[in-house]
Amino acid sequence: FFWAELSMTSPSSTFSFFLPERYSYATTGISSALPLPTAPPTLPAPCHDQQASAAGISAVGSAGHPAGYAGAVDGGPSGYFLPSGGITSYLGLHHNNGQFFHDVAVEDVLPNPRRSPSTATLSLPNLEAYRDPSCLSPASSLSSRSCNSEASSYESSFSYPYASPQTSPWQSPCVSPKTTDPEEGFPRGLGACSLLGSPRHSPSTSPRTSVTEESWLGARTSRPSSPCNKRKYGLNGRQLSCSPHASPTPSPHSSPRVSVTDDTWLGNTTQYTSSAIVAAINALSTDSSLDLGDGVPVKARKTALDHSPSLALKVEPAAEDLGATPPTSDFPPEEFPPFQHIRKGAFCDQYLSVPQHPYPWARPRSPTPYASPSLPALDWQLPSHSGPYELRIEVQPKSHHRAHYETEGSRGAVKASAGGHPSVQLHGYVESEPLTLQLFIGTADDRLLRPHAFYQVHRITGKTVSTTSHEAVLSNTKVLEIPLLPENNMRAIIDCAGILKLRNSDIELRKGETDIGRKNTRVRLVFRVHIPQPNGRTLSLQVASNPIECSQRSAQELPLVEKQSAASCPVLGGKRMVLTGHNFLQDSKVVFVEKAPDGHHIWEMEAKTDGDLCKPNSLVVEIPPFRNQRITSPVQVNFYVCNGKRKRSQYQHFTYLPANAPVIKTEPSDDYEPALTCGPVSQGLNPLTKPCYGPPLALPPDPSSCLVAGFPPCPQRSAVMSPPPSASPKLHDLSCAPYSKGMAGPGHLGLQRPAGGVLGGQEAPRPGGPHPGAPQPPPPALLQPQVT
DNA sequence: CCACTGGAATTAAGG
DNA sequence: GACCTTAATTCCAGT
Repeated sequence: FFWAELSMTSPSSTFSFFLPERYSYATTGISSALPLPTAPPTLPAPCHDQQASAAGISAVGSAGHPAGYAGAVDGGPSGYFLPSGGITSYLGLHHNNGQFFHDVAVEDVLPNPRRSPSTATLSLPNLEAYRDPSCLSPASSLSSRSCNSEASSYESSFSYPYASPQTSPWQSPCVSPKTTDPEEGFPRGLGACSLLGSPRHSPSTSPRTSVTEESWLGARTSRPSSPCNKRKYGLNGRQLSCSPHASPTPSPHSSPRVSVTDDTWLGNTTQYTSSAIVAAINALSTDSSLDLGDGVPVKARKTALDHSPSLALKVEPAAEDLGATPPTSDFPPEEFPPFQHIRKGAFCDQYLSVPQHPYPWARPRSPTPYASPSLPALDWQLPSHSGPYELRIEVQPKSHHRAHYETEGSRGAVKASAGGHPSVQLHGYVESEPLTLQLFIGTADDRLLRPHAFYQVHRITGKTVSTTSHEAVLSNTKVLEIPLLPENNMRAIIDCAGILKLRNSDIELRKGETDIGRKNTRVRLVFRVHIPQPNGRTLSLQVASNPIECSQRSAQELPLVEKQSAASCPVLGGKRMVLTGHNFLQDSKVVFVEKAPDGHHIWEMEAKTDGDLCKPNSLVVEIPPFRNQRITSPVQVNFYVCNGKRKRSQYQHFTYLPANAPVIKTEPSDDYEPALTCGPVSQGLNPLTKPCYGPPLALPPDPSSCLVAGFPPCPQRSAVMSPPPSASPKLHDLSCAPYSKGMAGPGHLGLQRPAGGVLGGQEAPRPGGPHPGAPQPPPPALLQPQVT
């Protein structure tokens, strides 16, 4: 299996990326791809690789780090990036994978030589494969996670085997070097393609085609049942990915994304030597096709077929898929009858072929020489500001945006709550070179931010769209590249980004995927910009939007809290707090909850609400007194708005402050203090908002790692860094949500955290109960741990 | 004619 | 394994 998968996988993944045609050159560029259009190669290419490395990162990175890409520019670099070179051929890739780190590290800094175009090409084989595995029963497939979509994917691909959990995330090899985009002239992105450089990128953008199909779907299997099982929430979420924890250890968990399964799997994989891997790969690659078929569930296939057509039609853009590695590719033609062929044909031809022809152009156009360094993998956590620069979301997107399925037409671009569209601006940049703003759909749970496996950004075009954009795929993640022009003050209005929902069953089947899609319907828009520095390095900044609920239902029924007039209050309570959001009813209830690290509810108190003042978009509540009036340090709790048994908002964070008088200083032991939460206990969880930052993990010394600059939010870091102590599987992390909201529910910890990202902190309390996986609400076990 | 939408019927997943 | 509830997907139809 394994091998098979690999083969498949790898190829696919690799290939998955498709660039849009336009890109093509770029693509070609792949190798070269510079991010900036104009710009010379300075920019590094993005590398997902890094991610891949990431894992390593932690390890590696930390260690040495090379430069990472880090966010920090300066910094050094950490190892994150892969050298482009590494990326190059796919073989190389694989190998790299294995070795990854080293290479990476080493290279990193160097700009690599570009990957040869070939690189791109080669790859073709595809990475996707892993997904295919889907076919396999999920369960069975232990396959690694590699797949996960994200950036990792690459990694996966490559790493796959290797990837130890740790690695995984980071690893993503991808890094794409983006090239510039000749076409548009604007700078291109970075990245995307990187790794792959897959030739494929679809230019298209076509919406539908999009990723999904390819990538994800690829195989689309029908819903596999099984997978679910496996995943059911229980696992760790894949998300873990980054989590620091993961890193080091092998524990399954460790790798962030990886789910347990994966991990496990990985573990094994890891073991394989690179050579072996290579061999395997080769073998596989050759016939990758074989496998696919098998696993695919009937439905899936069917589905695939169905879609196929579209693809076929759409193909053009299809390319976009990018990454998606669509199953198609993976599957052998045989497997899928007509469509497949079609698809494949189409795709492949187009895309794949692209390389052939394309390449030519590509090269011409973007010769990018160097590969860019790699850019940080998409699941790396990056700071939003560093030195004089700050990437800021000037206008946040609406909290609800119904995503569309491939089977539907587009549901339009994400809008701002006040009308208009979200906007992002890079402050502090005074150069005349335009840059490329990358946008992808990220998770919104309390775990570290990473590409969302079930949603992809969807490029919107048309007369109503004023912002030009390109679509690229990085490791199974579609990335929209939008020009940031000095003449516009480095500000971009995001009116070209819609959200595509991938079928849960398709994604869950992917080999490496550990997250579950059910109830995992919240996302964040993640923006990145890579700023070339004088020293040749690239500073990468990232900022994520407020969470966006993408399901139809919730948008209509679930209460949603967008803002709260108070974030904290003395334990006495009594103060009024105004909640702003949606779907508030006269009889909406607001419940404050204190959760133990394990997720159990230690305390619940319904707050008084003023029905007269209740409006659909605002609710006034009286903050209830905390159960323990003697706390000596702030205690973090949560509250949610409830419109009925199963209609609860996400948990919101709230902090109770000690009454002035410090009364007793009892030991902390008393109750569980929330504080703890933040602290150790939760550790993983985390907490809350702020806390996250620094402290948490202790990380590492290596600043360079991503962080660089500023600070990175904890979470990330953690992720990046090494795992925290806890490491337990659970990890979870830190999650502090970047934004305010998210807290994570502690409870879930590991356990809980089901794979699904859902759970994550913010998550709402699930009505039914806790997350699926975990029982969140379990009984109050209570204190249990209290700190022990 | 097509991109959006809002709604809602169907179909899955979970209990 | 039937039945029920809720979530996910697919369809429809109006703008």
